[in-house]
Amino acid sequence: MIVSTKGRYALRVMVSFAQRGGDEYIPLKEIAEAEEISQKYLETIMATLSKAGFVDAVHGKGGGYRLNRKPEEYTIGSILKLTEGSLAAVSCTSQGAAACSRTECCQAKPMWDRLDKMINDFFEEITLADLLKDGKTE
Amino acid sequence: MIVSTKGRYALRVMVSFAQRGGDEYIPLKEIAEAEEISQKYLETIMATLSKAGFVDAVHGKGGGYRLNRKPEEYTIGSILKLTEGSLAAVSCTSQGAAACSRTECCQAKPMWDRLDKMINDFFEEITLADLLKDGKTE
DNA sequence: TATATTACCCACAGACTTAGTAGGTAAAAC
DNA sequence: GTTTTACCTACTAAGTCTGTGGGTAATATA
Repeated sequence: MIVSTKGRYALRVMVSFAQRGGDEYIPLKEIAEAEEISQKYLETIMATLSKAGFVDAVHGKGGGYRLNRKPEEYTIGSILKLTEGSLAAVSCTSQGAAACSRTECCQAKPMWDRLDKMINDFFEEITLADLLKDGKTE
Repeated sequence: MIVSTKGRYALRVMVSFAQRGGDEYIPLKEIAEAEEISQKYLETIMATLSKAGFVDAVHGKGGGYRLNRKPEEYTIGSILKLTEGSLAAVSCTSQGAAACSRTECCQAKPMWDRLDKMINDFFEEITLADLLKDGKTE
């Protein structure tokens, strides 16, 4: 499996923000309930999104989180890379040459590289806005 | 990560068999040494390949393992699916609808399905024979 | 028959990752 | 100064990954 719960939750939450639209801040508690995600777990995910500048956050009453760009300006790839750390399909390709001492003679390396590129391109070509559409048309 | 050490070892070993060609049986010990893979660990991998009929195995002196088809008749997909169990990128898509109760309203589901199909097609279109070529041309 | 060589089988184990939980502190609004 | 919110650190239970240990069964050879 390449995408864990953490990444999928992050996506769902971002989609949820995009669907609501508007400039209001939405408290974490509300999102967690709407999406049926553990509030505590979601905290760590929102912290990641917030630190990376994917969402704005304000404290106190009336505060919460909101998107700071238009949905079409978030690629799925950027969200998943942030929350998953990497989208590499095999460890050989994810941390440079160090992870595998056989890179020089490995028959499969070109294949893994092509796969990584394919997956990367796939996610970079889809934006939050596309996901909103997907749900409606199917 | 989608492909673990187990699947990559299986691929390397199958490539190794294909490279040697010929009809002789090659003992596990020899393959393990040539590929620098733990002999014990490789045992479990070869057992999987043997049980699924991907290789022939004979006991005793002069015995070992060998391919029972031509390299172009093994798709990478079939080898990886066997050793990894599944190539699903997310758990939602791997075990039917049961894994995710939100399939009905999940905006991302069509995307995951497309990704799964893309990865599946990718691996089904490559055979062991292609990997042999890859190594030479690069 | 005895011995060496090989595959095959079952159980265990340490390290790591995943998916959370617990319990607080800091900032902002009212 | 109280409530509401984000933010922070540490812990944990369960599962997976990558093996290891200790055998048994089959086959060839002397």
